[in-house]
Amino acid sequence: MGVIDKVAPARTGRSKAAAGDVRAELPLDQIVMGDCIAAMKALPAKSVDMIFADPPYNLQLGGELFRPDGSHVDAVTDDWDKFDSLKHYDAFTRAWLAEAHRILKDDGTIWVIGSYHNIFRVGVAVQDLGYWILNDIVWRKANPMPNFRGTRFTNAHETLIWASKGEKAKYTFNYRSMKTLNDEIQMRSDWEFPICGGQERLKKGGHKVHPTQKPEALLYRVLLACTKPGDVVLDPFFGTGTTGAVAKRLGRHWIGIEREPGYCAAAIERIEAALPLDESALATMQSPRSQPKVAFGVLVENMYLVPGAVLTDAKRRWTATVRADGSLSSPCGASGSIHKLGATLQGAPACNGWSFWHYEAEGALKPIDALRQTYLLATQP
Amino acid sequence: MGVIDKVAPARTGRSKAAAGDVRAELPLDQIVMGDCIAAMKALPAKSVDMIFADPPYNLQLGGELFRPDGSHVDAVTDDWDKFDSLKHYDAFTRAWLAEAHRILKDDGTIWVIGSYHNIFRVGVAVQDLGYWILNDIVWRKANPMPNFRGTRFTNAHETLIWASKGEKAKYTFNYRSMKTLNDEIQMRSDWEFPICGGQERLKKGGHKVHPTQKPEALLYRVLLACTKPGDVVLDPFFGTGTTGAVAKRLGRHWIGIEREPGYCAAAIERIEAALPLDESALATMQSPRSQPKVAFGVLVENMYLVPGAVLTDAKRRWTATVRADGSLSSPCGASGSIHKLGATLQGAPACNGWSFWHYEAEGALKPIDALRQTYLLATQP
DNA sequence: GCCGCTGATGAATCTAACA
DNA sequence: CTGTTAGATTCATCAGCGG
Repeated sequence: MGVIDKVAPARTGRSKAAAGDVRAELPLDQIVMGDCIAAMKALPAKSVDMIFADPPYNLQLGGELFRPDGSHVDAVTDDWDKFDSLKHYDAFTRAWLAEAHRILKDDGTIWVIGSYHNIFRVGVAVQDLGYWILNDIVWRKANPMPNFRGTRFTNAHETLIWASKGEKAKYTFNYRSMKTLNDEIQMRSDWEFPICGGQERLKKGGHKVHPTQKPEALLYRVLLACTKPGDVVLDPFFGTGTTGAVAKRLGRHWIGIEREPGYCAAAIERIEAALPLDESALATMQSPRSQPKVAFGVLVENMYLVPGAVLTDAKRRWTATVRADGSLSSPCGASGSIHKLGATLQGAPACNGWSFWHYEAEGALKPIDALRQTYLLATQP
Repeated sequence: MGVIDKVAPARTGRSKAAAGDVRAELPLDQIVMGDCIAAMKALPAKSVDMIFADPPYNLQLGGELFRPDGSHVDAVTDDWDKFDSLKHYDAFTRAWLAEAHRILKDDGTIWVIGSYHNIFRVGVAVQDLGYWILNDIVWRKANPMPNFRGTRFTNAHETLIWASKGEKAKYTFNYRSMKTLNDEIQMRSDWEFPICGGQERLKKGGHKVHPTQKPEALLYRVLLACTKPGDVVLDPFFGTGTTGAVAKRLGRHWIGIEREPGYCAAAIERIEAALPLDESALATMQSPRSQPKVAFGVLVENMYLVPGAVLTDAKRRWTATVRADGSLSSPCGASGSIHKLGATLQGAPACNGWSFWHYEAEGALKPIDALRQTYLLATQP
């Protein structure tokens, strides 16, 4: 881990790099010190699994302006008006978002956080560049700064945009982990966290090191939701390295880009002190989608259910008989797979046979999915 | 009150209309039936105090969607929500927002509601047209529709933009009213309301009249915050007249623009039936501060418990290890949420994990509920 | 009348693997 | 490329009904 000035330029002459090759070119677990867009240009295409970005949005607040390359503009001498500054902020936003699109793997996703000052411009750029928005997420601040002058509503939230590379693109979403994290209820699009303070807030000489340090809890949820252990996360506006610290804790690789040497130094010190969780703690609830599939017929072959056994739905409205090949037949003459027959009998477009069909055990009805779980426990190492 | 087809064209030849003159040209407490932009063009400049707009969201839905129980989701498939492209949507948005800017008094404000499908495009148009954003407001839905396929976060909120006519423009904000409405705490930028249902939801022949009817409580807060009695509120996408009904109850004048005759008829009937709120009804609209819920995962995210920590029941019969997503894993191989694993290990149908699981502190066992209480004390005002 | 159970429903960009 | 099949997936609220 460390700070580097420049990424080794990508070798040329390759018709198509293998995935391993691309990864070898990445400055894993390092900070690239320098201009955000220039540093991004040096990274290989389709190489990172997620990008988390907390771009500057102090434009118009302190009268600060940025050129498309992110460099600072002296507003007094340049005499720009508000519309010039919006235009240039848009150009800057599109430039780094376009590089991000190139660097992302096809099944990667991007997260961008902002406030009403900039998030609308970011959102339009995201859509115009072909990304496909999956959710907008609201970070509700448990303890926001009040509006001291009583002129507006307390500005008590920030907005995050989560997007895939395109409408049809695949992406990682650890649905079960999110549901578990939220006491077995689907995770919603509004998240409550305290603002970053206390021990977590980096300070030097009694002053905060970075004006907009994000809470680690926020990054924890983002990374847990949309990456897998070992994935690579890029943060092009690294600041004091919240993304890196959480990534290290969660067993993910990180790459930071940051212009200010002072922030880089604080980030390095902080990430070195972060302790990775051990492997058993990193295990998370798996979606049935990622578990090995068990065909219903396998349960019949292994005598978990005998051909001729009678199944019923939970309310005993229908019955069906198990046949030797793992299909079901109904007294009405219909037959098919557990899913198809369930759908046919209900007149529904689809049906999950595993939860629809039940068998009788000890006087109670149990879904046949319980048999599948028993089978999995008995056969999986 | 009634429906009219056309606004009388504004008289010309006046160098400058007095405020009273302009108001005389307004179709107060009436619905203008027709195209939104054409109808707006017929309204005089600088004549209304507030505009509330609920434009089409341009949802771009794919195929049919079914719930896990097989029932069909009645989605928004109306023609009025379909646009050829984002470019067309942007042109439409800029056209009506530009007219709105002309119609607004210099000290008036505009509110626009949307979702992530359209709100970023609306926000950019608002900024580009010279409006000055004062807040973005999040409507947190108490009872949103779940994500039935488990592919994203539950889309549980919508966003409103509140803007004045320009950076230096004056505007009305009833700070005291908002603070009173919120138990003497500054009103925040995130508001919780249930979606519109029950008796309030307009129905005809058992079916909803409008697919996206907004809750009156939402409009109530908007109008109470930013208008004074007697002010004029324009709603260019009137639908079934929620804005009109609430304006009438609060003693504000309203103007609606709506293209569909069916919606106009329903709105007229509804607004005629609207009565000023009595005190008890008012009380129900002031949402009491709800008891905050804390998920176990939140304690993990915020490091009240570290992944890898070992929990036990009060009699130390079972142990479990905390994992990164807030699930627990038992040495026997079972895993799940704090509630589920507690139930599994005891062979019970259910279990309150908060009182069942304990952690060791200062040599004694304490229920993890103690950590939850600590967290609540630290984060609640 | 109250309690509990059942069914319906809401602005939704809602699958993945294989033949 | 298309078509088919397996199989994964829901929370809060309200109306209606029966005990």
